[in-house]
Amino acid sequence: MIRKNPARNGGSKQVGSVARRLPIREFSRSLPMSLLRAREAVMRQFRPSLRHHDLTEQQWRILRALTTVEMIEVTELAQLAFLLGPSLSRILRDLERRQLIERKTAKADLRRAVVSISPKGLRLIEAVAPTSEAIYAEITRRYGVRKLADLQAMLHVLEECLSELNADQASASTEG
Amino acid sequence: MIRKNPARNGGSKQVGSVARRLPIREFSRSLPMSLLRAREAVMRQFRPSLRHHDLTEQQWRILRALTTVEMIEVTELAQLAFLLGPSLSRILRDLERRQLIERKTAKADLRRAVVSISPKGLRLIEAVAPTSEAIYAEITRRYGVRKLADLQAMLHVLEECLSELNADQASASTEG
DNA sequence: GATGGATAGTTAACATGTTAAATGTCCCGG
DNA sequence: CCGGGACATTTAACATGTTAACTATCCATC
Repeated sequence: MIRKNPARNGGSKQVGSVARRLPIREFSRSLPMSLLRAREAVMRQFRPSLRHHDLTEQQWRILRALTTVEMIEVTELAQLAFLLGPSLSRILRDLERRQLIERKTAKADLRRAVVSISPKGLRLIEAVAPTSEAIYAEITRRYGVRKLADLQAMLHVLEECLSELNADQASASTEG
Repeated sequence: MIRKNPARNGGSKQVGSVARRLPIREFSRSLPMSLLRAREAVMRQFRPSLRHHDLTEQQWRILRALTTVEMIEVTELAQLAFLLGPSLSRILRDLERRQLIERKTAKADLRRAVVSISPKGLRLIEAVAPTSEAIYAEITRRYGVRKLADLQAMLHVLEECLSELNADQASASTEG
């Protein structure tokens, strides 16, 4: 016999008899939480397939980004894959060890390293892509093409809105 | 003299002379990336304030969640704060060491632990909350109350949509 | 052509994400 | 009453997030 949800409130038991500052509903629906939950719900669809190919989400993101360019400098790649330098540095070391990428130092500037995906890396991408694209297509179909586009547009506006906020703060703290 | 964006393509230099599978635009605007970037843009606003009080984002989330209940079991708290068990376990250990929370074993079931916020924890929350709420208010004002509500609703629908997808897969793999 | 400020990338240190395994407890069925 | 499966929580192991510090290189200027 399987007991389902043994730890969950059945809707009748009251947790918290005293009024506090913040209702549960408001907390779990804060904007950061909403974004986190939504992203997790999406990634949960992809992780099993990636894991099957011994790829983490970030490693996949890097390889995927590398298929959009012939070669790219590390800093540019960090922006493209939306990773911080230290994370990228570690991951590139591992991907290079697995021979999924190639890297060489720029002749003109010895500080800069140039990275590209290797044939082996390309084959891996090609092996994962069909499943990955099928999942994405199913998500799109379920949620709706139009609604998905709207959502992404709204997220983009949010981003721009917040970067302006940062800009305002920066200028406000330096003027005078 | 300050050099701006020294590593960025000026719009004229072409990276990638050969046609590849995936345009950059499509990659950087995939749904997971959009959600990640939006969330990061939001959290970037809060991190300095939290850091000033020696709190990480997750520690804050836990304390905040604890203000919504008198006491709560660990598993329930994990769901509420949207953290995995192992992460929560570590963080609770640290928060208990800092005396920001209190924990005791349930008498009826020795496996279960019950957690609550301490007076010291409550004072910390009260110290951080004003700044935090001011930031949230500014975000809301800039983005628009209505648009924010719409966005959260769309995110919620996306979540439900994907959990149904999981449910379908689970039933499909067990029937027959 | 030495020097000092910027820049590209890495390393360090600590916190969390993620999965698997371990630990201690509960409870049903024999 | 005891053996075994289910459960709550923790520990382990590895990968990444995050900030600071470090190394090597570049470059403008003197």
